[in-house]
Amino acid sequence: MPELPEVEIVRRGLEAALRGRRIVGLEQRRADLRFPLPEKFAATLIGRRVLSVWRRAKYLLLHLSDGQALIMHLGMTGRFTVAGSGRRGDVVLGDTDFATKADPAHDHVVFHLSGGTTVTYNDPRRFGFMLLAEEDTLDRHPLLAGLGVEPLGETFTAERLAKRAKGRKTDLKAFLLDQRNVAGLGNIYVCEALFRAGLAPRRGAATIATREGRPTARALRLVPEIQRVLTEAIAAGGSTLRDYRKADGSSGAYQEAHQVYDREDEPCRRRACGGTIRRIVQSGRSTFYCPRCQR
DNA sequence: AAAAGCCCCTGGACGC
DNA sequence: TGCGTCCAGGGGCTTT
Repeated sequence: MPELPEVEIVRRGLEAALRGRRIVGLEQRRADLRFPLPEKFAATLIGRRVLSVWRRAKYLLLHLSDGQALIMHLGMTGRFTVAGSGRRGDVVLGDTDFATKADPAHDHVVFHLSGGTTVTYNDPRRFGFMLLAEEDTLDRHPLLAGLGVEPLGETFTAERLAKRAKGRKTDLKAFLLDQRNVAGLGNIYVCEALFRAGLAPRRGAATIATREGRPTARALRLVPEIQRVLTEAIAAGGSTLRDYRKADGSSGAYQEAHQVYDREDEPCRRRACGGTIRRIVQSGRSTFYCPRCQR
């Protein structure tokens, strides 16, 4: 599933394809994705212009003319394909499989834009969703209001994270995965950031918390590693595991830089470590880590 | 309030 | 080849 870097790359691709264009038609091929599609979905969207495409955590936010916003989430397997006018081939944004072509049976929503561009949303598992909201109520939207700090924003600091971790009874891994604490991290990048920071995933979240009003050395180490892993992933075009491809349709390359994720029983890549990557399950999800490097 | 399960859904990988 | 089992990048919702 797409995490922050992948969603950000989708955002950029959508903005390039949609910005300034008008939605002139919309095909809704089923009543629901994860949630029922909004009533009057097509009627609300048709005729509006796309002013910009934003991202908050793993959500995509289309700002439309006349104060309307479209909230979208890719879930695990959502992807967009951009086709049309002046392009040599289709541009695939987000979750694709290694097969270039998505199964058209899972093409759920098709946007027709002015200028002849078509944007098709495909999502086999249908964990993704689309919702409408008034632009000026977005901050208060129930799905967005509780989200934590953007890890690539200036307000993401060791002080803030350490304060947030104070008194928590949960594992550090689960704490970082919780979107209310840090918005946009997923299973891959949490594992990768913890490895880079040398922190064991099972250690208690409170062990990075503020002590005597100051963030611990662990928090000071962790925050820049989170930022670095996300920034590098965006620069590399996101991770490709089963089904993610970057904007030009080629595979993202970041999985080649994974130090731990999906590397169970393989040697630790840190020089002179000699350890073996382990897989454990935390709150029902796989965690990969190096027991030697991460304490 | 916070933490831990459960569930939504399809498809790919693997073992037999 | 076919079938059963397990697993998957998310997150909302319910229960403890």
